This record gives sequence, structure tokens and C-alpha cells, in this order.
Amino acid sequence: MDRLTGLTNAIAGRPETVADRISAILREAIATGALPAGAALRQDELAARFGFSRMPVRDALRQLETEGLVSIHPTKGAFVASMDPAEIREIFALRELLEVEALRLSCPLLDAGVLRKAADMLDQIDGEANVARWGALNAAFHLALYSRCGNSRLLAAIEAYHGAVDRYVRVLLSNLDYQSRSQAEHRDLLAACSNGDEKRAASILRGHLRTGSDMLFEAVRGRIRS
Amino acid sequence: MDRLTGLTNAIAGRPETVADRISAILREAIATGALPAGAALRQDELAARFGFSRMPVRDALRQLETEGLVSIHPTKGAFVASMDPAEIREIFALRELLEVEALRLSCPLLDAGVLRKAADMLDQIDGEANVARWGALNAAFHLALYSRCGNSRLLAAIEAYHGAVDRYVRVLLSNLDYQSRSQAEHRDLLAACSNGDEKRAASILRGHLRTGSDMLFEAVRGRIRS
DNA sequence: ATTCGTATACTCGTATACGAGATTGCTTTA
DNA sequence: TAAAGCAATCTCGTATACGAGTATACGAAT
Repeated sequence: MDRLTGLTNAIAGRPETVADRISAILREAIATGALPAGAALRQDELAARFGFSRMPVRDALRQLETEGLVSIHPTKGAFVASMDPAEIREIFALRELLEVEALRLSCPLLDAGVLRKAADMLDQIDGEANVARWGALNAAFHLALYSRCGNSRLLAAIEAYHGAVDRYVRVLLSNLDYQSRSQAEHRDLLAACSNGDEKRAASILRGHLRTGSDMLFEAVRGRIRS
Repeated sequence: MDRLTGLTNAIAGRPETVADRISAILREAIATGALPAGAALRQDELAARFGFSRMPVRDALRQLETEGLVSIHPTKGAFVASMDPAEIREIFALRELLEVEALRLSCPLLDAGVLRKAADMLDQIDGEANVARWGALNAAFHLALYSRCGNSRLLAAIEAYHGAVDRYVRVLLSNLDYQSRSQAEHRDLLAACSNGDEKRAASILRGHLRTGSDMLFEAVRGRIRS
């Protein structure tokens, strides 16, 4: 392959395949809880429901497995990945490690444009009733603050872990109390970044993630008992 | 992901599929450089060579894509992922962040058994002429020191990033000078862990990863020019 | 001679088909 | 009655087949 075709392809973006569409649908279904943790994902059942064959379904399931949303066992099938509370603690510990570092790297390099975009996102979150969009906006706000960290792999990892706990976070979002608290913390964080107060920003982010982790831990533990 | 998934699969009694075998072969071929970066991986060519159909080959390629070893473009095919020097810097920065944290968590909890196993591995590395095994032993040594960190996702991430740079690290291993230097640093690291000198261990690990990153950066940059 | 258009060949994505392994339920026997 | 064995069914993994999109090569026209 020549350099030129590789470049043009990268610019053009990849064509969307059926497997991509199926994985998007399943991803959303898992995130909303329509497909609860532990649910079996039969290949031919899904294929019939979507009106395609099993092959793109297989590809979609593999794709979702890499995102940690489903677990595949040969000869047994695919299941919506269930996460016990301990794993949530693990992921949030990782998020804290990665996101604090990303913020530390990015904070001094944030310009007015990024900060304004982040502020806009917070306003959008306030006006957003749809829980599904809330999660996406939340992720976008965080990633905007880290966007100048200069390490694309770091950003990718953060995004991946965010997606892994997204559907659990939505449990919290029905709790209006958490929403307002989270938004208050977000505004504090943005203010610290705007002032270039790196240490304070890091400390706020740590607190933000820890309260999220604690509340999610309790919420999921409660859900599992029921 | 080599050894760990192999191990956990064996424990779980997970049957080995054809796709697993194919991916293992391709993984090794990529690691050794038999399949150089940028090489096209035609599905039916591989299927014919291995004596299977294209389906398990597709699955294997998808698996390798998640490990970052190949990149797949719909309608264009799969290619051995090429990594520019900047990405190596990024991955090593991530490794430093993750591994230092894992060491910090694990170090106080390391018992005599783990330390002895780690020491054994270092001796094995000294006596190992085969470059392929050297990489696996190197990873195993590092992971042994982190094994008590109490965060399985953290360990998985470390292992994944290790695998992503493994084939580049092998470039260094032909350099006997690096091998002995690396081993000296390993022994320092192990000694610090044995003494419970957490700070010193962290500092040694940082230096170890940074020299590795620097040398690899130069080596890969040189290779690309040629 | 260069460039544009067309036709051919190639590769991938998807569909359909088949065989193996596992799970479930029933029957039979101790 | 309970446990063990057998059979039927279900699901997945793999094979083969087909259609669509893209690259390439060749020819024609400027």
C-alpha cells in the first residue's frame, strides 16, 4: 500500500459496516439497561431480530467484547458483562490515576477556546433531560479538559474506561441529588483550570471521581441484592 | 496478552479455538518481525497458508486488532500496525504511570514466595538465548512485582501495553549492552522491593522505563530512515 | 505523451450450510 | 425416591458461496 492511499483513507474515514450498526444498537441497549447484566446474547436470535445473518452479529459482539461490555465464551456464547462492585472500584481507581495525570499535563496548555467549549457543555448538561445524552456530554466535558495532554493513547484509555462504567453511572443520574452535586464539582473544576490552579484542579477531580466511585459502589451493591 | 489469557483460559477450561491458534501464530510472526509493519494480511492468503477457511482468520485478525498489533480497514483489509516513534513515547509514558502505581500498591504486600519467583525469572533471563522467550520472561518478572497490587484491571492494562511494544523491544535485545544494563536494573529493582524500599523501587522503575523508551525511540527512528 | 474512461480482477463483507460440543430433560435403574 | 445414563435439542465454530465495492490495467481520445 502506498503512502498516498493510506493517507486519503485516513482522511476519508472508514465505511460503516452492518456490524458497526449492530454494535451501536447493542451498545446503547446495554447502556440503557434494556439488556441487563448477565443477559445471554444469542447470535441467531439477534440476527433474526435485526434482519441480518449471524456473521455481522459475531463481529459486533467481538467489538463489544473489546470494550468490556460483553464477555464471550467459546461454545457457550456471549453475555452482557456483569460487573461486581469490586471491579467498579478498580476502574475508578484507574480513572483517577489516568485522568489526574491527563489533567496535570493538559491544564497548563488549555486555551480560552477549550475552556469556553467546556463551559458550554456544562450549560448543555444542565438543560439536558435525556439521560443517554447526559453521559455523552459528561464524557465530552472531561475529555475536553484533558485534550491538551499530548498523549492520544492516554485519552483513548480514559475514554474506554469511561465507556465501561457508563451504564452504571446512569444509575446515578436518576438521582437528581447526584446530578446537581456532580455539576457543582464540574464548575469548581473548570474554575480551577481557568485560573491555572493545577493542584486544586487535581484535588477537585480526585474528589469528584471518589464520590462517584463510592455512590456507584453502593448503588450497584444494592441492585445486586435485589 | 499471550501468557495471561492462555493461563486464565486454561484455568477456566475455555476451549481453544482455531482462531486462537491462528492469532497466536500471527502474533509471534509480528513480534519477530517476520511480518513487518505495514505488511498486508490478506484473509484468503492466510486461510490457504494455514489450511483453514477465512472465518477463523477474520476472528484472529479482529483479536489482534484489539491488541493494537494490526489495523483493520473495511473493504481494504488488515495490515500490521505501524508505530511511529511518538507513539512509543506515549506508550512508555503510560507504562510509567501505570507500573509505578502498581508497584507502589504491590510492594508492601510482596511476600518471600513472590520475591523468590521473581529472582528465579531473572536467572532464567540470564541463561536465555532465545529472544522470543526473553520478552515473555521480562513481562513475567515485571508483572510478578505488581501481582499484589489488588487491581486486576490495572494488571491487564499493563500487560496489554507491554504486548504492544514487545516487538519493538526485541530490537533492543539483540543489543547485548542493553540486555546487561536491563538486567542490572532489574536486580536493583528486586533488591529495593525485598528491602521494602518503596520509594527507591519506584525511582529505579522510572529510570528503567525511561532508558528503555529513549533507546527504543532512537532505534525505531533509525529503522524508519533506512 | 498524457490523461481519462472502461472493463476486469481482486478482496472484503455478508449469507447460508454443516458438524461438533454442550446443556437439558426424560427415562431407567438401584 | 434419587441418581445416573442416554437422547434430543440448542448454540456455537467453521466451511463454503455470493454480491458489492475498490484497485488496476489497458485502451482510446485529446
